Amino acid sequence: MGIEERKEREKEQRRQQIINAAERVFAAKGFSGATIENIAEEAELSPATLYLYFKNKDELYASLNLKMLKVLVEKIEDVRNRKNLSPAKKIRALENALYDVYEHDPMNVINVLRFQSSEELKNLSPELANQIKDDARKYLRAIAGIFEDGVQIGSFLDRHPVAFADIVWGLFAGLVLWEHTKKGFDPRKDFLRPTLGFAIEIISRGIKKNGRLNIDN
Amino acid sequence: MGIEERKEREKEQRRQQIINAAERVFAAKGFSGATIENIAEEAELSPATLYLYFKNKDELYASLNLKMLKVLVEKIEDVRNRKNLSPAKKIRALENALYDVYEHDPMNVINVLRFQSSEELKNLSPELANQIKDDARKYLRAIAGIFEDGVQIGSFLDRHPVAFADIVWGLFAGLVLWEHTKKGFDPRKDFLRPTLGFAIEIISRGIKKNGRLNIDN
Amino acid sequence: MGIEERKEREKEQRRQQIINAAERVFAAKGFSGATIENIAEEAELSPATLYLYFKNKDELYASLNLKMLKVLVEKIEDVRNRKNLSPAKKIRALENALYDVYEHDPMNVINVLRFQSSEELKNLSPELANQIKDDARKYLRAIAGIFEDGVQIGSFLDRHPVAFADIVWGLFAGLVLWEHTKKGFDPRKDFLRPTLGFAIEIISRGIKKNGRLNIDN
Amino acid sequence: MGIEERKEREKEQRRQQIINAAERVFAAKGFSGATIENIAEEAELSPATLYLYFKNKDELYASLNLKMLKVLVEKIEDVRNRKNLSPAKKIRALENALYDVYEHDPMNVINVLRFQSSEELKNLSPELANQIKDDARKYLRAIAGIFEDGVQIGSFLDRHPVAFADIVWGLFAGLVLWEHTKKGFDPRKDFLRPTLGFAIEIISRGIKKNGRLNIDN
DNA sequence: GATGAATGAGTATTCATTCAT
DNA sequence: AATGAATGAATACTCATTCAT
Repeated sequence: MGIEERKEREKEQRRQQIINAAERVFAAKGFSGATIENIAEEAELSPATLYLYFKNKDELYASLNLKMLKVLVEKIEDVRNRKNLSPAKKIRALENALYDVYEHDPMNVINVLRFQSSEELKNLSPELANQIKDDARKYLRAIAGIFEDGVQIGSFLDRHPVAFADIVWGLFAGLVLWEHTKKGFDPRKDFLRPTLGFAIEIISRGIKKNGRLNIDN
Repeated sequence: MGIEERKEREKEQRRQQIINAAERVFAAKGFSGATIENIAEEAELSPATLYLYFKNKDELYASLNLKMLKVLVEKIEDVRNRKNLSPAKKIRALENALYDVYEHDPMNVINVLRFQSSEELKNLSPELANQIKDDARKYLRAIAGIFEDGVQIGSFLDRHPVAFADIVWGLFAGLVLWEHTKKGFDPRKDFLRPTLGFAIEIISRGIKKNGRLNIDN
Repeated sequence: MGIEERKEREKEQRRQQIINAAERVFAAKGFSGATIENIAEEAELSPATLYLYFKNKDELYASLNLKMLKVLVEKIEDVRNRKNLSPAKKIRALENALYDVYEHDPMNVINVLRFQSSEELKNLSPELANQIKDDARKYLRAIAGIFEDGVQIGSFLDRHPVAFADIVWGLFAGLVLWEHTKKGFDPRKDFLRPTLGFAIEIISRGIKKNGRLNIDN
Repeated sequence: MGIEERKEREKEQRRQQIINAAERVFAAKGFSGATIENIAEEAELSPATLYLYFKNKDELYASLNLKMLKVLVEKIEDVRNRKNLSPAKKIRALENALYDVYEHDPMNVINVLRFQSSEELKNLSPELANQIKDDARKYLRAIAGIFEDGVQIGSFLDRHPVAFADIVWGLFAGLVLWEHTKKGFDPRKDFLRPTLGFAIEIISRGIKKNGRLNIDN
């Protein structure tokens, strides 16, 4: 039994070894630019071995997605569950959660965002595609959940929480891609943090239903 | 001289013919999916001919970008120059300008956004890359300009107008990509319009420096 | 007009150049053993060029088939149309026709026979598959035609001519493959000619309806 | 000694288990279509295990040949040894023997015939190649033997019996492949039986040295 | 100016086979 | 004896790009 466990663990380690290599290579070269051979080399394995762990290039790529999405959902839900925070403070915490994920692996966030909005999802195995769809719904719901309380207690504008979630997520994705573009022009600067912070500040103010325009952070 | 002019005009027409074909094909198949042959076929020309007008596939693609960016900049500057509008109303008009561009050719907006934030810019000729950078700066400045007045007369939060512009542009880009992703899950629905509207509403409220939280649209 | 004709001719020549190379390579290595690169090399062209003239490996192979089948059908129909020959003599002439085709390019006859009876036909484009089916029916009918007269005038056994045709064709195919097997064991000897001759002699005798067992060759 | 014997027996059983699986898989997918993994799966063993019993894929395939050839030789020799049958009747019995083998496993007869006449024999180990050659000679001799008596007692045409054997075997092989081709065109029909019957009838008549053309079946 | 024809360079994927355990 | 895991080597096919005409 111990042996089986160890084997299982080793197998999982190999998967991670490949995923990590893939992360580095995809981040550096993008989806089309990265070749299976590149990734295999980075993982110090043969290309054929990769196919023992992933059905094809698409699924390997998608599994990176999945990994990031899972982390993201977890972080967002953590924020939501911090019972002692006011809705407004949770939004600030949400900002941090989003930024944390970005900071941890900026290139992959960028890749993942690009992948999600692409036609390339079509080649995935149904299971994997569904898992990604599910996780995408999950983080939408998680963000929406954060706004829900504020709406319910009447301190936020009276709109569907998913609309808030769409905006926050869209804002995050857009700023990440946009700042990345600008960084392409001048790679030394990274303004995402302050820009995201300002954006969330604006939103925090903008969604207040009543009261004066004094920010509460 | 008349002859040269005519030739010049004809040459420009051919360029447009190719760009239009490329727009349709890229929109339908994405960058990697579209082949030069596809585009040539759509343009009713031979593949070799395309290379008389564009140095390579990347530059052809980039020129679509440029075309859209020019339209965009123009529209935004139009908004800015409407002297009789209050800053707050200009922001609402900006929302319409952005949406107009999207509505006119959604797939290309999506492609262009994706292209801009990608590594693929690296293959461009320096001139073209610079032109794109310039135009990107231009529309950033244009958006910023709209906020500038509001900041100066003290009705908007006291931040650098480019920060506002980043946020608006990032929001637009993010929502386009994000809604497109969701449409991938359920292609019948297009929530971009109302979501974008709500987002601009929030921002309009959020950036007001003083005064009560009554929207001014 | 002359130019177009020349181009057409040149194009046809390229096709032949490829087909000839393919014939040599397939003959030497069989279908699975031969690679597109081998054939391209033999044709002194690049692999990519082959794909300008043939959709894929299967179709290239199939077109060799087609070429041989056409020659075969022609020869058999020639025999049938020799109005001054008695049915019995036509069968002898048929034997020669079959052997001629084999002698001209034994390896390809062998390959073609093997291909026809294989699953690999399934990958063909419908048009090509149909053309092959049609030609196969044609040579069956052609052989059958030779027997038909003898059956009608009552000098051959009273069976459906297609049955005779099946037997002659099966015999030919079987002996070709079988002798080839034996040659594999001892490549210097080629007994096909006498064995085929004896077989046709037996059949000629065996299908006579009445009369003594004196052969009529 | 008893233990060794048992081990030997078990080993032989494993071999059979693999051969049986291989038969099913090769029959269903052909030689190139079948993978070692397919066969291993069917045999409920791991691919690596197959290599304990067979040197490589070719040898495994060849051993199917061998199995079928052994059955065939046995059946033919049984026919030859039925002392109470006239030569002519033996030929009819030979027809049944051939058809029996085909009927028992048509796809494998087809595969084996194709294999035998191919270049693929070249990869075999010398021992196996020799065994196949030997068995091929054996069934040729066996068939020849059936004709030999008829030749000796002067009732058949005065030719070398191997020539008769070649013809019968070639006819069988050719009809099997040819009918299989036609079945490819219309998979519901199987004319092998009647066609083979008619062919043997013709041969029976055709090889009679003297006497009238009355069939003796 | 336009293009038909040719190709170099690239790449995902497969599979028979090996070998440490 | 059995096998899970690993891989070397192979190969059909694609496509952006070039260039003689």
